[in-house]
Amino acid sequence: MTVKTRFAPSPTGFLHIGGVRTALFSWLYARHHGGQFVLRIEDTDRERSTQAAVDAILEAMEWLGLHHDEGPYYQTRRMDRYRELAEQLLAAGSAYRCYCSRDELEQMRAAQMARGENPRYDGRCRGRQNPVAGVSSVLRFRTPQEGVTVVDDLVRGRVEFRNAELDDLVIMRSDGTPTFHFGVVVDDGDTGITHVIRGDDHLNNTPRQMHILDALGFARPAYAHLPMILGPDGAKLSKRHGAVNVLEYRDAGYLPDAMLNYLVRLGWSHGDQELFSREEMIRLFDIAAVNASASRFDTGKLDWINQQYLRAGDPEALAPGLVSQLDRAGLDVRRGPHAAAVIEAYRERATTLGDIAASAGYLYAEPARVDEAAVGKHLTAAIAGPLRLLTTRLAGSPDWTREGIHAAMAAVAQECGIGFGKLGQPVRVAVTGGTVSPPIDVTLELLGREKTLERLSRAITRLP
RNA sequence: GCUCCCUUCGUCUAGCGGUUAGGACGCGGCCCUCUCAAGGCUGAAACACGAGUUCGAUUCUCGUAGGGAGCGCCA
Repeated sequence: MTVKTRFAPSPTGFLHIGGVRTALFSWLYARHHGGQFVLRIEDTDRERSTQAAVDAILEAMEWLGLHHDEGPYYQTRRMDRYRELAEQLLAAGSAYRCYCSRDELEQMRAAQMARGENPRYDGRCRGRQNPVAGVSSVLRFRTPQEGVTVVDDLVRGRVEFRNAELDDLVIMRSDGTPTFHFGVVVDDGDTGITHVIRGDDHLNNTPRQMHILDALGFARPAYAHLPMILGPDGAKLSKRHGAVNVLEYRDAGYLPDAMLNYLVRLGWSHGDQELFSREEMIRLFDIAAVNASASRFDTGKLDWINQQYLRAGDPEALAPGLVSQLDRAGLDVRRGPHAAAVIEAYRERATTLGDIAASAGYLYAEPARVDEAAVGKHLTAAIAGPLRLLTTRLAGSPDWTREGIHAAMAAVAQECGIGFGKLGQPVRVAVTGGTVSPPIDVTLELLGREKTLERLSRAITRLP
């Protein structure tokens, strides 16, 4: 049997972190087993579904490289199929029409809660023979009322549900559209999904879906319910925890592989290994090694992983990403060094491409802000001599390489009887406006002779 | 309220009856050093609680507590 998994987001908003992790695990499982990965858009909620959300989901999946082999399927395009199977269930007696009003149902639930019971539909329309005139009906599934339904979950093990706890859920709305449970079951059945990998918020829904699957004659897929991803404070992940939309991480300069690497370790592990390439993830991923407990989305580790990828990546391949970050910061890459060179110089001291753009701006334009305290401390009258000498030497040096620059600086420092650092830091402040940058020789090489001499000279004229 | 799920350092986790409870991020210290990083060494830091099973429980069982999810004509 060929493994077939699916990711089925509803387009009611952007793709969030938790959804991505679910998509990743489904994708990994399919890839690991040489199977198929299906993308399905669950857009039966016409009120809340938007094309913009669909686009955002597709864009995020593309960015992350979580490519699907089939789909995307759209539930709104399969309405005839749902109606067909609903009719089939109705004819077989597995479903029945319910004419209860929303008010009536609400009162019923309130009464049940007051009695300390599990609020659920009491089946009052189960035996109804005739339609109620003038009242639109919904279709309810006739859930078995006795017995136990067992879910052999791949991550949680055996979970039992007493059918008596379950109620007759609505499968077709009064407007003739299918509800979530019905759409899921029909689509999973029709597309031959073998493994349903989803968030554990669906664990309680599973026995109901299994019953519908049975009634429709579809084989039951295997289930794996993934633990939730919570916010850093242990509460449900939401906007107030900061960025939960994956695309925001792309925009901040995180790398897709780093994102995947971070997410795969939330709930899954392979011994002590922390870093996994895509290929390794696929090769090593094992649903049996997935954790049952919820984890927190804490970006500290993400930052570290992102830097690992930044440091290990090919600068040329990473360059376009930095260029877009520079654009975002209003900087023109043509007015400074090649992006790949900047990445090489900065990647040991940055966590994201966004960080690099933020700290390397002086290479493309005048320093955005000058650290006055640093100026006061390092650009003193005493440094005038060494700085003048250095300016002269750099102006006359035959080439413009870090080695040549370093030699010139070392010579000037020695001739002036000061340590390298006593010269390096003033130069750094003069050309970058701050106290932090890559090694000063590398910094100057990147900056270029013209800008370096210009900024050095200007700093000298401003010395006290 | 009812049903279901979960519980190892602050965080992510290893562990699958006997370990000085391991690793990683973060944090502290030292080293290296032109700044910041990176790197090396090093330190602090956890089995929620209570019973039971067992020669022996972090590990198995049951409670308790805490957390989460579900209980819609939302998905």
